[in-house]
Amino acid sequence: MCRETDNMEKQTIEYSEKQNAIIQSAEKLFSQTGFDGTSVRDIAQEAGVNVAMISYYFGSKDKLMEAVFEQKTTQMRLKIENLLLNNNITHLEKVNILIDEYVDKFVDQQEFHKIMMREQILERSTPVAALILELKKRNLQSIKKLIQEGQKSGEFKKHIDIMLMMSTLVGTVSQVVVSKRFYCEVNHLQNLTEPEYLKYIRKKLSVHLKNLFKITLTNDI
Amino acid sequence: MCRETDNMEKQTIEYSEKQNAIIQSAEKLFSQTGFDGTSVRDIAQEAGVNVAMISYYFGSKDKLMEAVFEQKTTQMRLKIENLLLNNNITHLEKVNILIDEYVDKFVDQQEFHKIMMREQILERSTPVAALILELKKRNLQSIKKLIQEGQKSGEFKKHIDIMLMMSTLVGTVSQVVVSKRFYCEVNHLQNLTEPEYLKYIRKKLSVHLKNLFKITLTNDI
Amino acid sequence: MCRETDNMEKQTIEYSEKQNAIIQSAEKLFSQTGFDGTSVRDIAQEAGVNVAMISYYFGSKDKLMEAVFEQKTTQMRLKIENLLLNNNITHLEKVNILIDEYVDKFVDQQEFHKIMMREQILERSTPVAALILELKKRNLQSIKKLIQEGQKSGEFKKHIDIMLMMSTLVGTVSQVVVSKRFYCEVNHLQNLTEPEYLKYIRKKLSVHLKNLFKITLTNDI
Amino acid sequence: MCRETDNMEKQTIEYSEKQNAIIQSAEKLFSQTGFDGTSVRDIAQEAGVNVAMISYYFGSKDKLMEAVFEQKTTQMRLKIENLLLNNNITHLEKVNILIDEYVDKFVDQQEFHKIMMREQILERSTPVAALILELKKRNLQSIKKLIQEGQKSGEFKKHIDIMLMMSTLVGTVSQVVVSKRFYCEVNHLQNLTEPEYLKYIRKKLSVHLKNLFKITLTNDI
DNA sequence: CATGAATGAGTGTTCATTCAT
DNA sequence: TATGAATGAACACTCATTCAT
Repeated sequence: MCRETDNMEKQTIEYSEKQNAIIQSAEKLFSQTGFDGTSVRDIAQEAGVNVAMISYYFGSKDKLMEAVFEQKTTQMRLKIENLLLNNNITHLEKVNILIDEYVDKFVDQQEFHKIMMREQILERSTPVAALILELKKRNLQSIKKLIQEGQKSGEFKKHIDIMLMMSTLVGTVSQVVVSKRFYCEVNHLQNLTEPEYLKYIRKKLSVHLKNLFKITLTNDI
Repeated sequence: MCRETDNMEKQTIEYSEKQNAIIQSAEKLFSQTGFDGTSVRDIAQEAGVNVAMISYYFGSKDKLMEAVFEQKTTQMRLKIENLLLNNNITHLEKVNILIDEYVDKFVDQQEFHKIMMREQILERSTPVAALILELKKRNLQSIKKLIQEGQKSGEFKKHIDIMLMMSTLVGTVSQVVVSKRFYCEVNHLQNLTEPEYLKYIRKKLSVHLKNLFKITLTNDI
Repeated sequence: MCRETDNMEKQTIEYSEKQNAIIQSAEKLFSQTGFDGTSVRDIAQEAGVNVAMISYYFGSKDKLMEAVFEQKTTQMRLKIENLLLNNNITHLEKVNILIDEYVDKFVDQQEFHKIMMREQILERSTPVAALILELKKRNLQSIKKLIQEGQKSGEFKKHIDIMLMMSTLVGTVSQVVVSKRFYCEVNHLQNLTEPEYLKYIRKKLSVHLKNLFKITLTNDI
Repeated sequence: MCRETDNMEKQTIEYSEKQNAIIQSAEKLFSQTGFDGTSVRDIAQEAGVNVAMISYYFGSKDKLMEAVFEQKTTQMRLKIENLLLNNNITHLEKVNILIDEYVDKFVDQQEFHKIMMREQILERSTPVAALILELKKRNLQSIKKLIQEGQKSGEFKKHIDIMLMMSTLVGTVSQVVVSKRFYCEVNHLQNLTEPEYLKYIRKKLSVHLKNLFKITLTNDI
């Protein structure tokens, strides 16, 4: 465990305060207006730094994008891996924790996930696309292991298409997060404040997905 | 009903051959490289027309985007509505047809759906966003009606969150469509041709989602 | 002869008025401040056109440079070749005409020759460098032929290093052209107008070089 | 004469090791890619010093250029002057030594001479241009004196345009040095190593120019 | 004395759009 | 109706230089 933590901190590149401000601004603007729709001037202004600093620190706009992803994906991967590692609970409980983790991740870090979605849509073979693919592969491995252990213990059914279940998990959360305005209008939630809405949606998604997974994975009704 | 149809057909603007070529090219390129990543020159070249034609016909690049959406969303809405209208079958069978319709729609018209996803992610209040919102609202209404009829007939359970189910439906399909490369690599499907892959994924999604909906909507195991 | 002229005109690319204005301005500014020292904005201003026109017409700054060279070098090569082709005079007279041609060429087209000199100094392997090399090779061939014919006829000495003689011809003219200010100050010619100075220097160079070539090529004292 | 020497040595500024490294790197890069084509970062990297050092030590990029010239031109001037001063030989022999000196100077210090040529081409009134002009004037004076003494002694002809002869000397050597690639290709010398080529060209130039000067300056055939 | 961080001005180029024809 | 020519604004990026330390 300690070793893990050490590695984690070693892998994470240390950025200066300004560099972090740039990364954060980039993350925000890329999610709001897309990569091509965001100019380095916008990012610089948002971060309160000179335009030239972006090239100075990150080399290019593309490299900045990579830095944003490098940082985030590393964090995510490690979180999922640690999550599944050391719990003394049933496999279904682990699945439920995983679901809550994904829900929280998408809800809390909407901005980054929007960038990630858009990058996947574009299907271009960039370093960023490679990072996403790698992240998804490793996460799938972790979850596959969890499901297989549950199957061995008899807790889960055989013949589960883990990938489709993951698509349902990730897809449902993405869809709800992205359709915020639609969701609010239809369900008459326009009066909710942002935190209230987030709390509400988090709970809804959690219950919905846990139920979906339970009836899919186990034999219980 | 007749009135509805009439209105609908009135809404559909008639375009010249060149205009249609432009719309089609725009749809393709917007999905491949995004709105900002696509230049009007690219679109003009792809469509085999002069650059100035785009401003000439559609007024601006933004307006062209709207035209693309106007056309597509109208088509989609009509298809869903007609689908649910005249069938002499059980409500679950209607749901299954609906699922297949969504799967086919996303798989066959990936390009347009990618643009739509990206536009939703951006969350900007554009005419295009309004069109998407309107489409989703009307589709939701149609489906709500279907589910409620199924509940009245005792075929479906009470207390179904239709919106979350729709998010699962749309989200899962989107996710799979978008993660094509990931899906292929993990499932060792790299040797499949494009049509083979599409057929495969269509079937997988259809079975998976029908199963999900069945156990969610009905009391049957 | 007619065929030659036809070819010549076929080879020469036809440029629009604006394109020619750009080429001319580029030639001037490149010679005055160098390629790197000249911005496309400077060229555009000098030519009285929009900055974007340069990329629009020539693709890039580099390509503009190539266009300048393409045009000039073609003209030069053809002139030299035609010069040596059809004259009914002695070989020494031909050499003298050649000398005058070089002197005139360098004096009249100082600006372009300055660019050419600088490009040679840089020794970079650009398309422009290739054009210069090609021009020099073809000119050398023409002159070699002339000298060899003179040697066959007994008019010229054997064992003449044509290349060194050409270096002396070109080098001397270049040197004088480039050292204008030095030349004027030392010879107290500051009061001469530009045309007066050019006339003066042309005569001086012509006599000097013809003398040098005569005593080098022939056996006469 | 002593005073002269004293002044000269006073003029020579003493530079630190780092400063010399910068000057040397600047000389190299300016010759290879031109003044505008060379960035201070390139120079700093080549010299292994911090970028800011250049402004710190020399004030600006322009001032660095001046420093490069100040150093070199002083060295050159002194060499020529000393050369002509103390020899107990004929005037023609002195001229021959002078020719070899120029040939060696241009061949050995090609890089610096390329910068000098380029600066002359630009014709701008910079401190650097003034330094070059001053150098050329003083060298011309020295040589004028030599020729005039030769004329007095009857060794040389009357009516010699020293300046044109100097232009031929400097121009020919420059031309050959600059046209290295052309020279090698045409004379099939591509297989020669760099030192072999330099040796070859030095000899060629020496013989060619000494011959040219002999027949020009003296009455001998 | 020395330097990493930072900057504003400037680079070449591309953009969506307009306009004369 | 249709378009080649043209444009100003914006783009990502590099520059020589400055400054706090």
